[in-house]
Amino acid sequence: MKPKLQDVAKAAGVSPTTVSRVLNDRGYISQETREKVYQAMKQINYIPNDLARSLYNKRTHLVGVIVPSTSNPFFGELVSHIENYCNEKGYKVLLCNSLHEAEKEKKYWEMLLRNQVDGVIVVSYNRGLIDLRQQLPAIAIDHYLSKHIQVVSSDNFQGGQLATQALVDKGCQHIIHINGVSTLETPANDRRSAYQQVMRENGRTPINYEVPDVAFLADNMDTIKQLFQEHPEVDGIFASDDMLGLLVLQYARQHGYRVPEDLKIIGYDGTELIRTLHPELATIMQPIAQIAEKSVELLDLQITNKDQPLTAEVLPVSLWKGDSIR
Amino acid sequence: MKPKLQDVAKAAGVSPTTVSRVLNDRGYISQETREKVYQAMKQINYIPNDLARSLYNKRTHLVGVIVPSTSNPFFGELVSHIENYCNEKGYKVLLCNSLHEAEKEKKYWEMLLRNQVDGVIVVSYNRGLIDLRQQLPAIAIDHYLSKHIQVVSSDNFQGGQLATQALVDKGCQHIIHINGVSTLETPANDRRSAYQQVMRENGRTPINYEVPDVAFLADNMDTIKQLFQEHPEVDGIFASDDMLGLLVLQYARQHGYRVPEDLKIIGYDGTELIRTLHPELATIMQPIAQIAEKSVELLDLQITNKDQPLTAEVLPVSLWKGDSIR
DNA sequence: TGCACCATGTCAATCGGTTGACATGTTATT
DNA sequence: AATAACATGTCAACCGATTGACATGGTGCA
Repeated sequence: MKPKLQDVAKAAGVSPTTVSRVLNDRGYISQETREKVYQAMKQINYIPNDLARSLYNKRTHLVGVIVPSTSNPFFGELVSHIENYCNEKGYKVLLCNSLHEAEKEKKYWEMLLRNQVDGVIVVSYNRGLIDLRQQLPAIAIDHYLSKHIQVVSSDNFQGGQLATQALVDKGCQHIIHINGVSTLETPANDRRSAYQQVMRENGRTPINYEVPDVAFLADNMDTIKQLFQEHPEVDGIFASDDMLGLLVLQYARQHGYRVPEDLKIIGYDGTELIRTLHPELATIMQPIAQIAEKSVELLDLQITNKDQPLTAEVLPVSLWKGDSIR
Repeated sequence: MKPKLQDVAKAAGVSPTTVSRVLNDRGYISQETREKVYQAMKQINYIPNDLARSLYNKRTHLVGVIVPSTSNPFFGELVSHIENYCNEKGYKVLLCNSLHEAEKEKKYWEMLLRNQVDGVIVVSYNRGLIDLRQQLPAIAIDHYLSKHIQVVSSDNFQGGQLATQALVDKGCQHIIHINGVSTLETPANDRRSAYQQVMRENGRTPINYEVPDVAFLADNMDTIKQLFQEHPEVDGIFASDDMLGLLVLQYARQHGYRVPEDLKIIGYDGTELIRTLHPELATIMQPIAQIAEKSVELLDLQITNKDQPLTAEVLPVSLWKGDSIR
């Protein structure tokens, strides 16, 4: 059987209370006893049971993190940063891949509640899922979920403006925007709005393509093909994420478009991965590490300070001037 | 205060034992009572406390997953699949990004033990970290850690052979291999051994470049530059992962090498992401989903059946014939 | 000498749920 | 009418640690 606190006490020749005092650094303990206890713990290979501790303390130091999928490099990087910051602050991460499925996400929320997580960081595009009766500390990344949930995001509208304006400034006449499913309330919607606004401000007609929610990234190529067939005059494309942008680049190269001479392309997200593998792809960089840091920081504040005012944090984005828009 | 089982009992007008019986589906319960209890739970918004349950049952349904970092698309995809399969089997994932740091990994192991995880799935290149006195169910992916820990991997030696042989078959005369730090006992070592063997079998001298462990992917470019300067005759490169392969491709294009005419390149891993964004890059595909599935399956077996024999699972890899070796 | 502080122990309650033992009563079944 | 199965309740122990209340001595200092 696993050794427990009692066993440590026995091995060290002290009372269980004393062991607990050493463990939690409370009350008076002589250096001598402290060492005796640590010795005993090492000797019998004792490992405290955090379940029992948490049960009593009503504090698990667990944080639930819900994202669509770590397969997507944006979320992979985001989660990696979140986990790092959590670790720094002593939190452990329960990972949930919702795969954009509302049903799954709902089950994850319940699971997290059953597990008594201290808080949740969620990237969700399904509003109205969360039962507001429970006042669990939570941060929504990049999307407004309800007035009880604090939002951390980058400035998607600004990003959309930056991207579109960059294409306009470079002299593109026929700029088209591609984005994901618009029925989901994703931040991409703000990017699209910004695109439309900038287009109108410049006397252009916004044209929009929407890729369906596909199982395989590669299937998005169909939509791209369609775009080029229906709009051979296109000379600027703003894709709402880098993967789409790269697929466009791929298509363009295969079909004899010179980039950036014939066609300029700008993506969105600017993960380290894509920026490294494709420095030529212009993109809007989201401050991924900062989003993660801010989220963890604010969540921690919510957890430790009750009645924290819920301010919305909007972090600035920046333009990565790749060759695809030169 | 959060409602507890007692409160449900009160609300439903039954005894706590009855509620517990309903919850755990034990003993005799009439349909009527069952519904009354469920009603009460919904009404007072009751959520069972899994800490308390787990404490008594000595079963948390938690699985620790340790990987270097989900920022890397290979691990991002792997983790995503692992999490999915875990979810199917009722396990929850505690995510740990070890960042290749032995010290961090050690702390994570301890953390997982404190949290009473049912088992661990680990991608670790640091042998000898785990204290073998504790017999925790565990699976090591792609690396032998100790004789008490079951290994699931793809056939790295075969992968190395396939890759090198492909380059040889396509007529490359000067094939060079690039891989990561060899002081870490990574599976890349097997790939390198296979490369060396195939080279010798074909009467060639293996040449090896090693990229240091860098903070930024882009820094690997220095090593690549060096390789080309020292070996301008190179006409075939086997990179031990796709990101390195793509950096080589990037360098080659920038420096006027025609791929595959002047230089053939093959990578390793074959994540869905890279295969989609770079179908032209030949690579060795690891069966990521299968590795994940097998790992979860075997871990579950270890957890439920004590004294499971520990067989090593080696899954086959396959060649993705991209244009970079045509 | 007396008081404050240090060091440790005993004991029981608590966190929230689970379970076995046992009692009591109601329905079916034969 | 006897027996078995069904339905529910009471009670206490338990999972492993934490904590407050209280007791007992020792040491240092005013």
